Amino acid sequence: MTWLKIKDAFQAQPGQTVTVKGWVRTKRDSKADGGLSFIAVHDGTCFDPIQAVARHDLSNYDEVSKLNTGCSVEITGELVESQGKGQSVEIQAHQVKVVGWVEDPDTYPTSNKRHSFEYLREVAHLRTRTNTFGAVARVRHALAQSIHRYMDELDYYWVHTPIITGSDCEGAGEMFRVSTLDFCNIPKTDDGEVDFSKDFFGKESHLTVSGQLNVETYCCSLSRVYTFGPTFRAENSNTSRHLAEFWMIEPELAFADLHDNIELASGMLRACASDLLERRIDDLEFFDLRIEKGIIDRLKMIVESPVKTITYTDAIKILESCNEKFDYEVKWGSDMQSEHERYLTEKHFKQPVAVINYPKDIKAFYMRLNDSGTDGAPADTVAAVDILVPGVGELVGGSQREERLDVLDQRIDEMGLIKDDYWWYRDLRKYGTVPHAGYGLGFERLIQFCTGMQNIRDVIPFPRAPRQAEF
RNA sequence: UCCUCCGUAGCUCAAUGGUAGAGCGAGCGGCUGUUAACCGCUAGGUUACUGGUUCGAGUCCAGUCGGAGGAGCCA
Repeated sequence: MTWLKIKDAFQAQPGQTVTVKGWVRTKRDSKADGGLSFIAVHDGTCFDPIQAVARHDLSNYDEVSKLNTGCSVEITGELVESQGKGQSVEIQAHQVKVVGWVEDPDTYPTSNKRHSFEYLREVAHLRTRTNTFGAVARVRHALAQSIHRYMDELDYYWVHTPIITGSDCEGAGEMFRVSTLDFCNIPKTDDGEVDFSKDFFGKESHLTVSGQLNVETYCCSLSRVYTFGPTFRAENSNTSRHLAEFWMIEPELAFADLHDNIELASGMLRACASDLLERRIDDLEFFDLRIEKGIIDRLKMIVESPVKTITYTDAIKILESCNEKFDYEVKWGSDMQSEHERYLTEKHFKQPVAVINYPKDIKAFYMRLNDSGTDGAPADTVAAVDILVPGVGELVGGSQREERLDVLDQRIDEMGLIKDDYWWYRDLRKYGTVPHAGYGLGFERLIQFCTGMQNIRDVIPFPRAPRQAEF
């Protein structure tokens, strides 16, 4: 006898005999008709658990009456239209097989009770049994699929850039060291430095902070590429928007400028929102009801309206002329603070905003120096873009890349970097250079944006953050 | 890393420096085609850790560890 996923059981014709397998979410007993139990069973295939009705005449009813939240069961019975409210169909159980008991119901970590997200983080191996974390897992999967599908349809190739990097020049933050040296017996050179030539790779190596420099090489030959994988930052960041290990999508497009870049990002957000509304409306309704009201309307807004683009200079003018009181000064030439970004996207525009053409001094060396007058930009700006979204802040960071070798070299010098470290990156500008652009989209921040989950540690299965590497 | 707040039952939280409490969850019983069920009873505690002040510390002080929110860094 084959068994059904619960999502398929909900779609099956009443009258047929079905088997489902899963975990008990709740059980309620009744003494009516000589005794019966209502067992809600979930298997992760959809938001709603299915209700099974077990009567007292089952041979193992004494066992059934001892079932708790968390027990695993296999239930066979007739699918019928429900007599009660709250569900369309239910299973009249002919057989309830207990597959696994809960050892001590009194201390079962995810008992049938409200739990705080902080507590559930401490039991990350069991929190997926709650409706919130089940929904997050399904939405996370759906978003990943949407991104791959969207890129594939536009003929972008997924490039698997390395996790371990020997280049010390990715320039996006503190790195985790990768080494097989014996901590208690570190080899030293004659002048007392650590001798990395004795290390596994024969040189210093780290976990990647970005696949961008690597993927640019594929861009300059395959035209349209992207990375989608984990990245690592060893910064001591303790916020609800940062992780030490997070996933990032980094598209890179050749023969393209900043506006092509924004169009791609805008389309990606639209595809994600549209797919989610179509494929995971059950989970979205839960997020809308219990996590953040209005999340469905927000996603509909993403589908309908394109991302609004403004220049950094205009953004500063808006911030200077508004009546909002900020803790930090608004000044052309300094980076916008979180409070400024939030004001722009949440209060002023009330939608995603792409801010472009930032002062060069606050941005990375590889961002293309604007020709004076581009989009009305002053000369000392670069073709960078940050896409800000309500609730999350910075979701996307990108730029048109500097394709002119002389300008690139000048920028490397200005920033006190070492040209030789970038030898292969510079080669791309020597041999058939092309205008190109790309961006990084934080996958967990996208999930936060689409679900309303406030803490980034609750949208990744096993969060890695300072002092957090359990599981 | 900085600022602020917090750490008491399985969980969420109370408790003027003077006997350790409730709700939920759990166990038992009652009631009911139930669905955040309801009613009754029962069990459940090294008050994060270390030290100090005091006749007496969950409460005050110092340190350590852990957590949350905000900031910086960024995605």
